[in-house]
Amino acid sequence: MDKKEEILKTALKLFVEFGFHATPTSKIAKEAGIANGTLFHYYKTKDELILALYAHTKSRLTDYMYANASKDESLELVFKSIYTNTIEWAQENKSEFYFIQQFSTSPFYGLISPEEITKQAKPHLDFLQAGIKAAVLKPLPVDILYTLINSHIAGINQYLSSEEFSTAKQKKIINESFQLLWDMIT
Amino acid sequence: MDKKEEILKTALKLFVEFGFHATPTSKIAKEAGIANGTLFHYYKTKDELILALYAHTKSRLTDYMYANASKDESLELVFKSIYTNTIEWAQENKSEFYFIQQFSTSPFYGLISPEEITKQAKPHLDFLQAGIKAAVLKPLPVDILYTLINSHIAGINQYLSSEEFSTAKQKKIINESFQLLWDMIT
DNA sequence: ACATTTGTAGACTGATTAGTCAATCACTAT
DNA sequence: ATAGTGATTGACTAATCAGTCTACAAATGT
Repeated sequence: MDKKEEILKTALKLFVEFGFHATPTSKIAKEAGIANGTLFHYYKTKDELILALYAHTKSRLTDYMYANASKDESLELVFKSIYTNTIEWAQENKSEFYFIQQFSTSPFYGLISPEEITKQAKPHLDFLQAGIKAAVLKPLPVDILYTLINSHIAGINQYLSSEEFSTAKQKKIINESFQLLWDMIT
Repeated sequence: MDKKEEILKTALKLFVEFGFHATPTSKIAKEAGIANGTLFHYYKTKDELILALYAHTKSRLTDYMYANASKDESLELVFKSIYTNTIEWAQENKSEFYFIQQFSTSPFYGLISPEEITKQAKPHLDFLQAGIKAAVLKPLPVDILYTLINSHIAGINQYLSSEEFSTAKQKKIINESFQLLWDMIT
């Protein structure tokens, strides 16, 4: 009966369905089964709730991305694991992934400090930098690499969400698209 | 003194800066220098205004994409022209491009009929299909191809917007990133 | 047992919002 | 001229919203 969690869950669902503008806090509270005032007890303002939801969701994704990434394997295998994990998470948590994108291309994104953004991207950039240094990845500016990979994943995810694929077919698409990406950056 | 145009221009600016939720019609009217009622004379509802703005902006982009595309040249050159045009337009019309993305990852996008979306994508898909048939592009599902290209462009654009590059440097980035994309899909 | 904090409720408020409406105004065609 | 049409205005309304407040309940520490 974690109300804080319940608020986030409900807010996510409603924001994705109706957007920030058309989701009153009263509706969130009602649908979460709590009183209006309780919501504001946990989140001082609606903006704070939105920001907390983003941070929470983003961190869930990041955690999942790096799961099972044993350091023993080759850079390609580690990279592929991150790639696969990300798309799998996005497919199994479509609302969450959609919310991240919705948030990122909204003025709310501007409320996050540049330091926070840099901090978020740091581990990914370090990983790519190591790949470049090891002469596995092309010596491109690491920011381009990062952006291209992110966009690629967003694209594949959009494609996978556009139709219903069998698990096998989905795996095949992920493998093939990974190969396209890998060939592009190595 | 085209008020309809003026409303769209102002709405775009405000939506990008504050978001749909935090941009009242009254503010749009005020900043456009017209009366409240005049806005509703041209657009029956706020939603209608938002949809009209999207259609208008998207069509401006599409027009620009295919500008100067002489049929005489090789598929690669035509494709590169479209690629370059798109990024150039996005860079010269940052707010407009951002708005398109903001709209596309918002619940408003759901208000557009599937037919309309299909219709929008049709020329692009046809072009790619021709490339596959001519054995220039890889025989991938055309939807994947389309999505990957779109995402790639979105990514490069994001990168170009993240810093200030000289025109020369920008051109270099566009050329190099085009090569990455081209190699990936051929 | 008691005191202090923390959680929960829901009625309430002041501000804001999308959209209306009745009244002019500008323009065109006859 | 005159009638008719659409453009323009801004005050107005009914509804809605984010956030407050007071009161009570549950938990926690001493």
